[in-house]
Amino acid sequence: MTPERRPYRRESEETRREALIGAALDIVATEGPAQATVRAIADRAGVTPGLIRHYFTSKEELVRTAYLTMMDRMTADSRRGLDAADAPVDPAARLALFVANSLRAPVVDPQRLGLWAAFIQRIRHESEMRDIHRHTYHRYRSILEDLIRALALPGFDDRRCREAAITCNAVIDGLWMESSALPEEFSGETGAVRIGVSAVGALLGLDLAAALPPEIPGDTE
Amino acid sequence: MTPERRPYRRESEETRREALIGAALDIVATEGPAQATVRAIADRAGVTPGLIRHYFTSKEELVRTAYLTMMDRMTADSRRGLDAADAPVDPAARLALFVANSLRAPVVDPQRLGLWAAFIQRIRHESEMRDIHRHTYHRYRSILEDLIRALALPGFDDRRCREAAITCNAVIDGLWMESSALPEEFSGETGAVRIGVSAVGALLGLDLAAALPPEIPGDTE
DNA sequence: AGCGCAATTACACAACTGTATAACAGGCCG
DNA sequence: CGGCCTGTTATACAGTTGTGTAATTGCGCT
Repeated sequence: MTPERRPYRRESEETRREALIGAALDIVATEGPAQATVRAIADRAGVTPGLIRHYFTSKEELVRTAYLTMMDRMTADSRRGLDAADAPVDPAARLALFVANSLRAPVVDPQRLGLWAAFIQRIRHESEMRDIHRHTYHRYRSILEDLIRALALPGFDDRRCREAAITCNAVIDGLWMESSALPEEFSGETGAVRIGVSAVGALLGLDLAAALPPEIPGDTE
Repeated sequence: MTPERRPYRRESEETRREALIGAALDIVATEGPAQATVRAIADRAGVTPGLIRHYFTSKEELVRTAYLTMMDRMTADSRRGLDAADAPVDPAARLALFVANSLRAPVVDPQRLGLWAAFIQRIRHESEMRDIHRHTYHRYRSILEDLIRALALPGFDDRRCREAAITCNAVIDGLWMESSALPEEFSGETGAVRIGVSAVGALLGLDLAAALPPEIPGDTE
Protein backbone atom coordinates (compact mmCIF):
# COMPACT_ATOMS: atom_id res chain seq x y z
CA MET A 1 0.00 0.00 0.00
CA THR A 2 2.36 2.70 -1.18
CA PRO A 3 0.99 6.21 -0.57
CA GLU A 4 0.03 7.66 -3.96
CA ARG A 5 2.26 10.36 -5.27
CA ARG A 6 0.93 12.97 -7.62
CA PRO A 7 2.03 12.37 -11.23
CA TYR A 8 3.67 15.28 -13.02
CA ARG A 9 5.29 16.40 -16.23
CA ARG A 10 8.65 18.06 -16.53
CA GLU A 11 8.43 21.47 -18.18
CA SER A 12 10.88 24.04 -19.39
CA GLU A 13 11.95 26.77 -17.01
CA GLU A 14 10.26 29.40 -19.15
CA THR A 15 6.94 27.56 -19.18
CA ARG A 16 6.94 27.12 -15.43
CA ARG A 17 7.96 30.68 -14.67
CA GLU A 18 5.23 32.03 -16.93
CA ALA A 19 2.66 29.74 -15.41
CA LEU A 20 3.60 30.83 -11.91
CA ILE A 21 3.62 34.52 -12.83
CA GLY A 22 0.27 34.19 -14.53
CA ALA A 23 -1.21 32.38 -11.58
CA ALA A 24 0.10 35.03 -9.19
CA LEU A 25 -1.37 37.86 -11.27
CA ASP A 26 -4.62 36.01 -11.59
CA ILE A 27 -5.05 35.56 -7.88
CA VAL A 28 -3.94 39.04 -6.87
CA ALA A 29 -6.32 40.46 -9.47
CA THR A 30 -9.34 38.37 -8.59
CA GLU A 31 -8.95 37.75 -4.88
CA GLY A 32 -6.47 40.33 -3.66
CA PRO A 33 -2.86 40.11 -2.56
CA ALA A 34 -3.72 38.62 0.81
CA GLN A 35 -5.05 35.52 -0.92
CA ALA A 36 -1.98 35.15 -3.09
CA THR A 37 -0.28 32.59 -0.86
CA VAL A 38 2.32 30.19 -2.15
CA ARG A 39 -0.20 27.39 -1.87
CA ALA A 40 -2.91 29.21 -3.80
CA ILE A 41 -0.51 30.32 -6.53
CA ALA A 42 0.99 26.86 -6.92
CA ASP A 43 -2.45 25.35 -6.97
CA ARG A 44 -3.63 27.59 -9.78
CA ALA A 45 -0.45 26.97 -11.72
CA GLY A 46 -1.04 23.23 -11.36
CA VAL A 47 2.04 22.50 -9.30
CA THR A 48 2.93 22.03 -5.65
CA PRO A 49 4.08 24.93 -3.46
CA GLY A 50 7.67 23.80 -3.19
CA LEU A 51 8.22 24.45 -6.89
CA ILE A 52 7.90 28.18 -6.40
CA ARG A 53 11.07 28.21 -4.38
CA HIS A 54 12.74 26.21 -7.09
CA TYR A 55 12.23 28.95 -9.69
CA PHE A 56 12.18 32.02 -7.50
CA THR A 57 14.40 32.71 -4.52
CA SER A 58 11.34 33.82 -2.56
CA LYS A 59 7.68 34.51 -2.95
CA GLU A 60 8.59 38.17 -2.88
CA GLU A 61 10.63 37.81 -6.05
CA LEU A 62 7.82 36.04 -7.84
CA VAL A 63 5.41 38.83 -6.99
CA ARG A 64 7.83 41.49 -8.15
CA THR A 65 8.31 39.75 -11.49
CA ALA A 66 4.56 39.45 -11.85
CA TYR A 67 4.04 43.20 -11.40
CA LEU A 68 6.62 44.04 -14.02
CA THR A 69 4.81 41.75 -16.43
CA MET A 70 1.52 43.47 -15.72
CA MET A 71 2.86 46.96 -16.36
CA ASP A 72 4.30 45.87 -19.67
CA ARG A 73 0.91 44.55 -20.68
CA MET A 74 -0.81 47.80 -19.76
CA THR A 75 1.40 49.90 -22.00
CA ALA A 76 1.24 47.38 -24.83
CA ASP A 77 -2.56 47.31 -24.70
CA SER A 78 -2.70 51.10 -24.89
CA ARG A 79 -0.50 51.09 -27.98
CA ARG A 80 -2.65 48.55 -29.74
CA GLY A 81 -3.20 49.41 -33.37
CA LEU A 82 -0.53 52.12 -33.46
CA ASP A 83 2.23 49.99 -34.89
CA ALA A 84 0.15 47.83 -37.21
CA ALA A 85 0.51 48.06 -40.97
CA ASP A 86 -2.91 49.65 -41.27
CA ALA A 87 -2.28 52.06 -38.42
CA PRO A 88 -3.71 55.57 -38.84
CA VAL A 89 -1.29 58.11 -40.20
CA ASP A 90 -3.14 61.24 -39.16
CA PRO A 91 -1.40 62.43 -35.96
CA ALA A 92 -4.70 63.42 -34.38
CA ALA A 93 -6.19 60.01 -35.12
CA ARG A 94 -3.16 58.31 -33.60
CA LEU A 95 -3.38 60.34 -30.42
CA ALA A 96 -7.13 59.80 -30.18
CA LEU A 97 -6.66 56.06 -30.61
CA PHE A 98 -4.03 55.90 -27.88
CA VAL A 99 -6.21 57.84 -25.46
CA ALA A 100 -9.25 55.72 -26.30
CA ASN A 101 -7.34 52.46 -25.88
CA SER A 102 -6.20 53.61 -22.44
CA LEU A 103 -9.77 54.19 -21.39
CA ARG A 104 -11.48 50.98 -22.41
CA ALA A 105 -11.09 47.27 -21.91
CA PRO A 106 -8.80 45.55 -21.41
CA VAL A 107 -6.89 48.48 -19.91
CA VAL A 108 -9.92 49.70 -18.00
CA ASP A 109 -10.82 46.78 -15.81
CA PRO A 110 -11.64 46.46 -12.10
CA GLN A 111 -9.22 43.58 -11.80
CA ARG A 112 -6.38 45.56 -13.26
CA LEU A 113 -7.15 48.41 -10.91
CA GLY A 114 -6.86 46.02 -7.99
CA LEU A 115 -3.63 44.66 -9.35
CA TRP A 116 -2.30 48.14 -9.88
CA ALA A 117 -3.31 49.25 -6.40
CA ALA A 118 -1.58 46.27 -4.86
CA PHE A 119 1.48 47.22 -6.84
CA ILE A 120 1.42 50.92 -5.88
CA GLN A 121 1.16 49.82 -2.28
CA ARG A 122 4.68 48.42 -2.42
CA ILE A 123 6.31 51.41 -4.08
CA ARG A 124 7.22 53.15 -0.89
CA HIS A 125 9.13 50.37 0.78
CA GLU A 126 10.66 48.41 -2.06
CA SER A 127 13.04 50.36 -4.23
CA GLU A 128 12.85 47.83 -7.06
CA MET A 129 9.11 48.48 -7.19
CA ARG A 130 9.65 52.22 -7.25
CA ASP A 131 12.05 51.83 -10.15
CA ILE A 132 9.53 49.74 -12.07
CA HIS A 133 6.89 52.37 -11.46
CA ARG A 134 9.07 55.29 -12.47
CA HIS A 135 10.14 53.51 -15.62
CA THR A 136 6.57 52.62 -16.57
CA TYR A 137 5.29 56.11 -15.91
CA HIS A 138 7.96 57.75 -18.01
CA ARG A 139 7.56 55.33 -20.85
CA TYR A 140 3.82 55.96 -21.05
CA ARG A 141 4.20 59.71 -20.77
CA SER A 142 6.84 59.81 -23.41
CA ILE A 143 4.61 57.94 -25.86
CA LEU A 144 2.01 60.61 -25.18
CA GLU A 145 4.55 63.38 -25.62
CA ASP A 146 5.66 62.01 -28.98
CA LEU A 147 2.08 61.76 -30.19
CA ILE A 148 1.46 65.35 -29.11
CA ARG A 149 4.62 66.63 -30.76
CA ALA A 150 3.59 64.91 -33.99
CA LEU A 151 0.52 67.14 -34.07
CA ALA A 152 2.88 70.07 -34.74
CA LEU A 153 0.53 72.45 -33.01
CA PRO A 154 1.38 76.15 -33.31
CA GLY A 155 3.12 77.43 -30.17
CA PHE A 156 3.89 73.96 -28.81
CA ASP A 157 7.62 73.93 -28.28
CA ASP A 158 9.34 71.05 -26.46
CA ARG A 159 8.65 72.49 -23.06
CA ARG A 160 4.98 72.97 -23.78
CA CYS A 161 4.67 69.50 -25.30
CA ARG A 162 6.17 67.99 -22.18
CA GLU A 163 3.83 69.85 -19.89
CA ALA A 164 0.87 68.93 -22.07
CA ALA A 165 1.92 65.30 -21.85
CA ILE A 166 2.01 65.50 -18.06
CA THR A 167 -1.46 67.03 -17.99
CA CYS A 168 -3.00 64.64 -20.49
CA ASN A 169 -1.39 61.73 -18.71
CA ALA A 170 -3.02 62.90 -15.49
CA VAL A 171 -6.50 63.19 -16.93
CA ILE A 172 -6.18 59.77 -18.56
CA ASP A 173 -4.91 58.19 -15.35
CA GLY A 174 -7.67 59.77 -13.34
CA LEU A 175 -10.38 58.62 -15.72
CA TRP A 176 -8.83 55.18 -15.94
CA MET A 177 -8.88 54.90 -12.20
CA GLU A 178 -12.38 56.15 -11.71
CA SER A 179 -13.97 54.19 -14.51
CA SER A 180 -12.21 51.04 -13.33
CA ALA A 181 -13.39 51.59 -9.78
CA LEU A 182 -16.98 52.47 -10.65
CA PRO A 183 -17.62 50.95 -14.10
CA GLU A 184 -21.39 51.41 -13.90
CA GLU A 185 -20.98 55.18 -13.63
CA PHE A 186 -18.94 55.48 -16.77
CA SER A 187 -21.11 53.76 -19.29
CA GLY A 188 -23.16 55.11 -22.14
CA GLU A 189 -23.23 58.86 -22.49
CA THR A 190 -20.72 59.38 -19.68
CA GLY A 191 -18.29 56.86 -21.12
CA ALA A 192 -14.68 57.29 -20.10
CA VAL A 193 -13.51 57.08 -23.72
CA ARG A 194 -15.71 59.94 -24.89
CA ILE A 195 -14.91 62.16 -21.91
CA GLY A 196 -11.21 61.39 -22.06
CA VAL A 197 -10.82 62.01 -25.77
CA SER A 198 -12.69 65.28 -25.62
CA ALA A 199 -10.79 66.37 -22.50
CA VAL A 200 -7.42 65.75 -24.12
CA GLY A 201 -8.71 67.60 -27.17
CA ALA A 202 -9.78 70.54 -25.02
CA LEU A 203 -6.38 70.67 -23.34
CA LEU A 204 -4.67 70.82 -26.73
CA GLY A 205 -7.23 73.05 -28.37
CA LEU A 206 -8.45 70.69 -31.09
CA ASP A 207 -11.39 68.42 -31.83
CA LEU A 208 -10.00 64.97 -31.13
CA ALA A 209 -13.36 63.21 -31.02
CA ALA A 210 -13.78 63.80 -34.73
CA ALA A 211 -10.39 62.23 -35.39
CA LEU A 212 -10.98 59.05 -33.38
CA PRO A 213 -11.02 56.01 -35.68
CA PRO A 214 -14.19 53.92 -35.29
CA GLU A 215 -13.80 50.95 -32.99
CA ILE A 216 -13.66 47.55 -34.65
CA PRO A 217 -15.98 45.45 -32.48
CA GLY A 218 -14.42 41.99 -32.61
CA ASP A 219 -10.83 43.13 -32.69
CA THR A 220 -9.63 41.31 -29.61
CA GLU A 221 -6.80 39.08 -30.65
CA MET B 1 5.22 35.97 43.52
CA THR B 2 2.07 37.11 41.78
CA PRO B 3 2.55 37.34 38.00
CA GLU B 4 2.67 41.04 37.16
CA ARG B 5 -0.26 42.36 35.27
CA ARG B 6 0.06 45.37 33.05
CA PRO B 7 -1.42 48.48 34.70
CA TYR B 8 -3.95 50.40 32.65
CA ARG B 9 -6.30 53.36 32.65
CA ARG B 10 -9.93 53.25 31.73
CA GLU B 11 -10.82 55.49 28.83
CA SER B 12 -13.97 56.61 27.13
CA GLU B 13 -15.24 54.63 24.20
CA GLU B 14 -14.60 57.54 21.86
CA THR B 15 -11.01 57.91 22.98
CA ARG B 16 -10.26 54.25 22.53
CA ARG B 17 -11.95 53.97 19.16
CA GLU B 18 -10.05 56.99 17.88
CA ALA B 19 -6.79 55.63 19.20
CA LEU B 20 -7.36 52.28 17.54
CA ILE B 21 -8.42 53.84 14.24
CA GLY B 22 -5.43 56.16 14.31
CA ALA B 23 -3.08 53.30 15.05
CA ALA B 24 -4.53 51.23 12.23
CA LEU B 25 -4.19 54.09 9.73
CA ASP B 26 -0.67 54.75 10.93
CA ILE B 27 0.48 51.22 10.40
CA VAL B 28 -1.23 50.68 7.06
CA ALA B 29 0.24 53.97 5.86
CA THR B 30 3.78 53.40 7.04
CA GLU B 31 4.21 49.65 6.83
CA GLY B 32 1.44 48.41 4.58
CA PRO B 33 -1.77 46.52 5.25
CA ALA B 34 -0.03 43.19 5.72
CA GLN B 35 1.67 44.55 8.83
CA ALA B 36 -1.55 45.87 10.29
CA THR B 37 -2.22 42.88 12.51
CA VAL B 38 -4.36 43.08 15.60
CA ARG B 39 -1.25 42.83 17.72
CA ALA B 40 0.61 45.62 15.94
CA ILE B 41 -2.41 47.91 15.96
CA ALA B 42 -3.11 47.31 19.65
CA ASP B 43 0.55 47.83 20.45
CA ARG B 44 0.68 51.20 18.72
CA ALA B 45 -2.55 52.24 20.38
CA GLY B 46 -1.05 51.32 23.75
CA VAL B 47 -3.49 48.55 24.56
CA THR B 48 -3.61 44.78 24.32
CA PRO B 49 -5.02 42.97 21.27
CA GLY B 50 -8.14 41.73 22.97
CA LEU B 51 -9.44 45.26 23.33
CA ILE B 52 -9.93 45.58 19.61
CA ARG B 53 -12.65 42.97 19.74
CA HIS B 54 -14.24 44.86 22.57
CA TYR B 55 -14.81 47.97 20.47
CA PHE B 56 -15.13 46.42 17.03
CA THR B 57 -16.89 43.20 16.13
CA SER B 58 -13.91 42.18 14.04
CA LYS B 59 -10.61 43.47 12.78
CA GLU B 60 -12.33 43.90 9.45
CA GLU B 61 -14.74 46.41 10.91
CA LEU B 62 -11.94 48.40 12.49
CA VAL B 63 -10.14 48.63 9.16
CA ARG B 64 -13.30 49.67 7.38
CA THR B 65 -13.94 52.43 9.91
CA ALA B 66 -10.34 53.56 9.55
CA TYR B 67 -10.68 53.94 5.79
CA LEU B 68 -13.84 55.96 6.13
CA THR B 69 -12.02 58.26 8.53
CA MET B 70 -9.18 58.68 6.05
CA MET B 71 -11.46 59.61 3.19
CA ASP B 72 -13.21 62.18 5.35
CA ARG B 73 -9.87 63.74 6.15
CA MET B 74 -8.89 63.91 2.49
CA THR B 75 -11.98 65.84 1.54
CA ALA B 76 -11.76 68.08 4.59
CA ASP B 77 -8.13 68.93 3.85
CA SER B 78 -9.03 69.85 0.29
CA ARG B 79 -11.75 72.21 1.54
CA ARG B 80 -9.41 73.95 3.92
CA GLY B 81 -9.87 77.69 3.84
CA LEU B 82 -13.11 77.57 1.89
CA ASP B 83 -15.45 77.80 4.85
CA ALA B 84 -13.41 80.15 7.02
CA ALA B 85 -14.59 83.65 7.81
CA ASP B 86 -11.84 85.14 5.64
CA ALA B 87 -12.49 82.71 2.78
CA PRO B 88 -12.17 84.14 -0.71
CA VAL B 89 -15.43 85.26 -2.27
CA ASP B 90 -14.30 85.32 -5.88
CA PRO B 91 -15.58 82.06 -7.41
CA ALA B 92 -12.41 81.60 -9.46
CA ALA B 93 -10.26 82.06 -6.38
CA ARG B 94 -12.33 79.52 -4.48
CA LEU B 95 -12.00 76.94 -7.22
CA ALA B 96 -8.28 77.58 -7.57
CA LEU B 97 -7.81 77.19 -3.83
CA PHE B 98 -9.67 73.90 -3.77
CA VAL B 99 -7.64 72.52 -6.67
CA ALA B 100 -4.38 73.69 -5.11
CA ASN B 101 -5.24 72.20 -1.72
CA SER B 102 -5.92 68.87 -3.39
CA LEU B 103 -2.48 68.89 -4.94
CA ARG B 104 -0.23 69.70 -2.01
CA ALA B 105 0.51 68.43 1.45
CA PRO B 106 -1.11 67.03 3.44
CA VAL B 107 -3.38 65.67 0.69
CA VAL B 108 -0.45 64.86 -1.54
CA ASP B 109 1.62 62.46 0.51
CA PRO B 110 3.21 59.09 -0.27
CA GLN B 111 1.73 57.62 2.88
CA ARG B 112 -1.76 58.67 1.94
CA LEU B 113 -1.29 57.18 -1.49
CA GLY B 114 -0.34 53.89 0.14
CA LEU B 115 -3.33 54.11 2.40
CA TRP B 116 -5.59 54.93 -0.51
CA ALA B 117 -4.22 52.08 -2.61
CA ALA B 118 -4.79 49.62 0.19
CA PHE B 119 -8.33 50.91 0.39
CA ILE B 120 -9.01 50.71 -3.35
CA GLN B 121 -7.78 47.13 -3.23
CA ARG B 122 -10.77 46.16 -1.16
CA ILE B 123 -13.56 47.84 -3.07
CA ARG B 124 -14.04 45.00 -5.49
CA HIS B 125 -14.84 42.35 -2.92
CA GLU B 126 -16.32 44.25 -0.01
CA SER B 127 -19.51 46.06 -0.84
CA GLU B 128 -19.26 48.31 2.21
CA MET B 129 -15.92 49.52 0.89
CA ARG B 130 -17.39 50.13 -2.53
CA ASP B 131 -20.15 52.18 -0.95
CA ILE B 132 -17.63 54.26 0.97
CA HIS B 133 -15.68 54.83 -2.22
CA ARG B 134 -18.70 55.79 -4.27
CA HIS B 135 -19.88 58.16 -1.58
CA THR B 136 -16.49 59.82 -1.24
CA TYR B 137 -16.06 60.16 -4.98
CA HIS B 138 -19.43 61.77 -5.45
CA ARG B 139 -18.98 64.10 -2.55
CA TYR B 140 -15.69 65.38 -3.86
CA ARG B 141 -16.96 65.70 -7.40
CA SER B 142 -20.04 67.54 -6.30
CA ILE B 143 -17.95 70.10 -4.40
CA LEU B 144 -16.06 70.63 -7.63
CA GLU B 145 -19.28 70.89 -9.60
CA ASP B 146 -20.66 73.52 -7.24
CA LEU B 147 -17.48 75.57 -7.47
CA ILE B 148 -17.63 75.38 -11.26
CA ARG B 149 -21.28 76.35 -11.39
CA ALA B 150 -20.53 79.34 -9.18
CA LEU B 151 -18.26 80.66 -11.94
CA ALA B 152 -21.39 81.20 -14.02
CA LEU B 153 -19.47 80.62 -17.22
CA PRO B 154 -21.31 81.36 -20.46
CA GLY B 155 -22.66 78.18 -22.06
CA PHE B 156 -22.14 76.06 -18.95
CA ASP B 157 -25.54 74.54 -18.26
CA ASP B 158 -26.03 71.83 -15.62
CA ARG B 159 -25.02 69.07 -17.96
CA ARG B 160 -21.86 70.80 -19.03
CA CYS B 161 -20.97 71.67 -15.43
CA ARG B 162 -21.32 68.06 -14.47
CA GLU B 163 -19.12 66.84 -17.26
CA ALA B 164 -16.55 69.52 -16.51
CA ALA B 165 -16.52 68.35 -12.90
CA ILE B 166 -15.86 64.78 -14.00
CA THR B 167 -12.99 65.89 -16.19
CA CYS B 168 -11.44 68.25 -13.65
CA ASN B 169 -11.80 65.58 -10.99
CA ALA B 170 -9.90 63.18 -13.22
CA VAL B 171 -7.01 65.51 -13.88
CA ILE B 172 -6.75 66.33 -10.18
CA ASP B 173 -6.86 62.68 -9.21
CA GLY B 174 -4.24 61.78 -11.77
CA LEU B 175 -1.89 64.52 -10.66
CA TRP B 176 -2.49 63.68 -7.03
CA MET B 177 -1.59 60.09 -7.68
CA GLU B 178 1.49 60.78 -9.72
CA SER B 179 2.90 63.48 -7.50
CA SER B 180 2.31 61.31 -4.44
CA ALA B 181 4.03 58.35 -6.06
CA LEU B 182 7.00 60.30 -7.43
CA PRO B 183 7.28 63.44 -5.29
CA GLU B 184 10.75 64.32 -6.54
CA GLU B 185 9.45 64.68 -10.10
CA PHE B 186 6.76 67.19 -9.20
CA SER B 187 8.76 69.84 -7.41
CA GLY B 188 9.74 73.33 -8.46
CA GLU B 189 8.73 74.38 -11.94
CA THR B 190 6.83 71.13 -12.58
CA GLY B 191 4.89 71.38 -9.32
CA ALA B 192 1.59 69.55 -9.24
CA VAL B 193 -0.21 72.64 -7.90
CA ARG B 194 0.86 74.85 -10.79
CA ILE B 195 0.14 72.24 -13.45
CA GLY B 196 -3.17 71.26 -11.90
CA VAL B 197 -4.47 74.79 -11.50
CA SER B 198 -3.56 75.75 -15.04
CA ALA B 199 -4.99 72.49 -16.42
CA VAL B 200 -8.34 73.05 -14.73
CA GLY B 201 -8.23 76.61 -16.02
CA ALA B 202 -7.57 75.40 -19.54
CA LEU B 203 -10.45 72.95 -19.36
CA LEU B 204 -12.82 75.73 -18.30
CA GLY B 205 -11.33 78.37 -20.56
CA LEU B 206 -10.14 80.83 -17.92
CA ASP B 207 -6.92 81.88 -16.21
CA LEU B 208 -7.16 80.20 -12.83
CA ALA B 209 -3.50 80.65 -11.92
CA ALA B 210 -4.04 84.41 -11.65
CA ALA B 211 -6.95 83.83 -9.29
CA LEU B 212 -5.13 81.51 -6.90
CA PRO B 213 -4.76 83.14 -3.48
CA PRO B 214 -1.14 83.20 -2.29
CA GLU B 215 -0.22 80.36 0.07
CA ILE B 216 0.24 81.28 3.69
CA PRO B 217 3.43 79.44 4.57
CA GLY B 218 2.92 78.45 8.20
CA ASP B 219 -0.78 77.76 7.93
CA THR B 220 -0.72 74.15 9.01
CA GLU B 221 -2.85 73.87 12.06
C1' DA C 1 16.97 -0.35 -22.31
C1' DG C 2 18.43 1.67 -18.24
C1' DC C 3 21.49 5.00 -15.82
C1' DG C 4 21.62 9.46 -13.62
C1' DC C 5 20.41 13.99 -12.84
C1' DA C 6 17.44 17.47 -11.66
C1' DA C 7 12.54 18.79 -11.77
C1' DT C 8 8.97 17.94 -8.80
C1' DT C 9 6.57 16.26 -4.87
C1' DA C 10 5.95 15.42 0.06
C1' DC C 11 6.50 16.51 4.61
C1' DA C 12 7.94 19.00 8.64
C1' DC C 13 8.32 23.23 11.30
C1' DA C 14 8.33 27.45 13.68
C1' DA C 15 6.24 31.82 13.42
C1' DC C 16 2.22 34.27 13.19
C1' DT C 17 -2.69 35.16 12.35
C1' DG C 18 -7.70 36.39 14.15
C1' DT C 19 -10.75 34.99 17.54
C1' DA C 20 -12.88 33.09 21.79
C1' DT C 21 -13.02 33.02 26.75
C1' DA C 22 -11.82 33.67 31.46
C1' DA C 23 -9.53 36.29 34.98
C1' DC C 24 -8.47 40.68 36.74
C1' DA C 25 -8.69 45.56 38.42
C1' DG C 26 -9.82 50.68 37.70
C1' DG C 27 -12.76 53.93 39.25
C1' DC C 28 -17.67 55.56 39.63
C1' DC C 29 -21.62 55.04 42.84
C1' DG C 30 -23.35 54.27 47.13
C1' DC D 1 -14.44 53.58 52.19
C1' DG D 2 -16.06 49.36 49.95
C1' DG D 3 -18.83 46.91 46.33
C1' DC D 4 -19.50 46.08 41.69
C1' DC D 5 -19.89 46.95 36.92
C1' DT D 6 -17.25 46.72 32.90
C1' DG D 7 -13.13 48.15 30.56
C1' DT D 8 -8.95 45.74 30.08
C1' DT D 9 -5.58 42.16 30.27
C1' DA D 10 -4.08 37.40 29.87
C1' DT D 11 -4.09 33.04 27.85
C1' DA D 12 -5.47 29.40 24.89
C1' DC D 13 -6.41 27.65 20.31
C1' DA D 14 -6.93 26.15 15.68
C1' DG D 15 -5.75 27.61 11.17
C1' DT D 16 -2.52 29.52 7.96
C1' DT D 17 1.73 31.35 6.45
C1' DG D 18 6.60 31.08 4.08
C1' DT D 19 10.43 28.21 4.04
C1' DG D 20 13.70 24.41 4.58
C1' DT D 21 14.87 19.48 3.49
C1' DA D 22 14.52 14.79 2.04
C1' DA D 23 12.34 11.50 -0.92
C1' DT D 24 10.70 10.39 -5.49
C1' DT D 25 10.17 10.10 -10.37
C1' DG D 26 10.02 11.96 -15.15
C1' DC D 27 12.86 11.84 -18.94
C1' DG D 28 17.07 13.03 -21.76
C1' DC D 29 21.11 10.76 -22.33
C1' DT D 30 24.25 7.12 -24.03
